[in-house]
Amino acid sequence: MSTRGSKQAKAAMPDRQSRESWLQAALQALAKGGIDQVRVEWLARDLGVTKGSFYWHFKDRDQFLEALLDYWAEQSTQTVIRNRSYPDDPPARIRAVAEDIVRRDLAGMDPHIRSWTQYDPRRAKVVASVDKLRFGFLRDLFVAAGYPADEAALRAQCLYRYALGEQFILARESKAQRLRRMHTQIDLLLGP
Amino acid sequence: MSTRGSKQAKAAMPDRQSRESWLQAALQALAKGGIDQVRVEWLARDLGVTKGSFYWHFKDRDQFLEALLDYWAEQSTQTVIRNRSYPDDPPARIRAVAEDIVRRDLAGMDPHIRSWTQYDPRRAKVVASVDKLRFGFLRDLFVAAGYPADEAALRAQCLYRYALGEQFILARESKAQRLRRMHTQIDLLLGP
DNA sequence: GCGTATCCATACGCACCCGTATGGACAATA
DNA sequence: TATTGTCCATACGGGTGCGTATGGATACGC
Repeated sequence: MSTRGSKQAKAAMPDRQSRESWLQAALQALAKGGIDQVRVEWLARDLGVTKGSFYWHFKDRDQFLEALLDYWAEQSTQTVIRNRSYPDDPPARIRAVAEDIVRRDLAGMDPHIRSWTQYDPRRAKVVASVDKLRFGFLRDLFVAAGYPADEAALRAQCLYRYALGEQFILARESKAQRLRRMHTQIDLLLGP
Repeated sequence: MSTRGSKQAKAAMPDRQSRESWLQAALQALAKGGIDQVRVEWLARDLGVTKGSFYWHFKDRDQFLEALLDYWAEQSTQTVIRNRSYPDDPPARIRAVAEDIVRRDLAGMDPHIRSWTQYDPRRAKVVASVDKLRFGFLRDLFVAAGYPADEAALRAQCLYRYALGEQFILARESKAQRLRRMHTQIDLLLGP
């Protein structure tokens, strides 16, 4: 973005990139087709620059991917933290958070992230910490709703797994349908 | 496997491969690290042969990957069909099927499959058909358990999403814990 | 205006993997 | 033994993406 200038216009500043703009582009590429779509030269083309920029900002592709995973973790954490400002009574907050998960911008990212990191212990650790944080947030909501600790944990894990699985269903379904079913799920979890 | 002979032993038959042995090896590689681990020459090394074999059995890598997806779909379908022989009353069958999903050999494959196929319409169609079949099976069980059609569908979708999400959690959890929580989930779905 | 720092373009070598071309090893049949 | 069919080894060409080396361009301090 910024002042998108043509390559040889006398205008000004032909698009300088930052570390974050590279990471952002990589995240988009990752969301579009998995980790093997994250190629240095492809990102460069997307950004309208050359590899020269990349190798100035980053040591190599490995280090870049490491930074990318951290970047994703941070974004995902941000989403949760943003939800921390949701008010109202606990059941309503649970619904709001769940809806946010369905609607969120990072939708569809999880399959790629988990396919990528599943069998790399170091990377899996990062994903696990994100899971832990998001789950902990849900669990606290159930605790606030009046369930004892272990009951709250169980129900939170149910909901979290449901929300995760939701992203992997490729069925042509409207968001309204998804939300309705998720509400059904939540009603069950808030029941007995 | 078969008679694993050294390259120049006078023994016999230095490991002839079939289409299926290639597909099987590819499935293992896919489960281990995603679709970009499925490389012709790597599989050849795993099988103890050279590319020559591959290009005799398959036209090229694309056609092979297509066959691989079909192969996976067939395997996944087999799992469901095998479950069709589960007897007893519907609730017990639901539990048995769910346990089978947790224990099954194809565990951990779904993230890679879905990361790979998500944005390729033709391939996504194959995955969607597998989802449809597995979901249909679950739904029928809920119908058999006495729920009206739409209620059964909702509950089956809840359970299916839960089971899917379960595979993506990297937490160090014992199978006993997973099963216990899944039973909790099922008890909720079999409730009101 | 000169030096310095920041950021990128260009060009190159290199490794890897795909696909093909060609011939050889082995089995089965006659 | 000759023949045919099946399956694989070897060698090669070519494309693609990674990393490096080097210099150019712009902004900023003085």
